Amino acid sequence: MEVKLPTFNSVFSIDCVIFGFEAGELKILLIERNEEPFKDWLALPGYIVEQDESIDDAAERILYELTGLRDLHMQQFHTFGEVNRHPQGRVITVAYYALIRINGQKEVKPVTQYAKTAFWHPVNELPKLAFDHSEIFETGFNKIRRRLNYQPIAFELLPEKFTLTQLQSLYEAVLNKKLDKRNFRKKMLSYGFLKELDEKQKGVSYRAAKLYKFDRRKYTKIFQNDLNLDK
Amino acid sequence: MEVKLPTFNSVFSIDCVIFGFEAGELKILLIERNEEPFKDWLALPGYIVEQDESIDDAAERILYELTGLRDLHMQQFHTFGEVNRHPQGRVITVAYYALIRINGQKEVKPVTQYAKTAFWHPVNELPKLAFDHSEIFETGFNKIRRRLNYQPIAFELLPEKFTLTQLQSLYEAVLNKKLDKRNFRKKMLSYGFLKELDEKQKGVSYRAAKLYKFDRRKYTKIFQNDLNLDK
DNA sequence: ATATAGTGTGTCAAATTTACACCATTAAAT
DNA sequence: ATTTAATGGTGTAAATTTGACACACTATAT
Repeated sequence: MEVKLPTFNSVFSIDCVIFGFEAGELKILLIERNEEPFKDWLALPGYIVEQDESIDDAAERILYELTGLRDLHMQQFHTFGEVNRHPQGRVITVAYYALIRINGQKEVKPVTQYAKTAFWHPVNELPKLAFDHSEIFETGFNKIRRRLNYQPIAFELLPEKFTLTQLQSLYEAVLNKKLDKRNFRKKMLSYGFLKELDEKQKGVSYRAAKLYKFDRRKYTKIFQNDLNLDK
Repeated sequence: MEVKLPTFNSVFSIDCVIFGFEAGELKILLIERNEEPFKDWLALPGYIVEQDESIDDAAERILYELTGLRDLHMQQFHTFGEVNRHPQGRVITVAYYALIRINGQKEVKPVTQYAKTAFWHPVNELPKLAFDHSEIFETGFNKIRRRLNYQPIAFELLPEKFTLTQLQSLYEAVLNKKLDKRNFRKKMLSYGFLKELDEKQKGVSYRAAKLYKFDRRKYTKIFQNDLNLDK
């Protein structure tokens, strides 16, 4: 009655494109591989999915092992399944992205032997990466560029409290173009999901800017309408 | 030197959500399964990827075997990787969609034993499907709904020559809302990628409508600008 | 006090979107 | 020949959104 599934020497893996924003620059996390193939190459954090874990769980685990980062909201964006993308066999990889606040203090450091180091690298001037990771990165970057306009991804990259100028400079980094300050502010504030705080920027040697918070509650309300009713 | 990949009893599969448009209704292709598990259930066309074929190639092959359809432009949209989504083992499935002109004459008929029949079914009132196929369908439907606005997917569903009313009714079916006739026409024509033909609809018992063609050349030009320069 | 660096603000023109109704054409029915 | 039924095809005005554009204010450092 039961038909057995064929046994293949096939493996699923996960690769992660983790974006961060620091000093006005968009960056991603890279690791230095400590294993063949592509030993010593730079690569996206990625590894093999276990038999008994879902790909979403695997994405979280693998990212943790290679970078020490936990509890990111990982989002699948594409699956790469060319026959020869891995030199040692058939490996299909599901690519995820995540967005993270880079804190100066929070160190990224591999927990396993598979990676020697993990570090942030600006998305401009990326070096050649192992496997097809350059292509995976490009695909992921295009996705978030698109999604920036209809998903609240910007706020995951910024600190909880941020200035409008910081927000704008993030948009400019992702979209790779200059935006008009007055129009940008007008529009962002018009959405109504930014909460102005009674607090100002500190530690700057010029007029301190107002701080804002992202109000996810309100955002969700607006966004749901957009999805369900579409006006 | 070479590290061997682990051997898992893991399998990749492909599942297809094939959209068609007929009689003003949006439909998808379903098959009736002829194999355990879920024998006799309705399901999306789907099967297992071979060792030596890319997932894109597999998608085309599998669709052909299960429905007799060839040369569709299949587009990957999501990968489903829950541990227990397949009762017999670990199967990760990459889901694809495609859009097709339903021709009365072009029959859909399985070429293999795995499916008993293949047929079109309206997307409204879909029955319960095998595995997690209902979820896969929903995800795919949401994708094309989104993409309708910035990809030329409508024209793959219509005959080569179509009327503006047909185009509008397709938009209405996908977006599930009424559109204003005058505004819709004005906007569509303003893009400049519709070519008006010297031909009219035939066989209707009322005033025949002008026929149009989609001009992919022009569309591409417009679309490229949108992507690269973003105005 | 003054130099510096970034903050915060308004208006007008242009473009886009929305709402809205009726006559024209054709084939079929009478 | 006339009528009926069904859909085709068209324009305008108001509202909204977008885009371009420049300068005075404020906090700090020297």
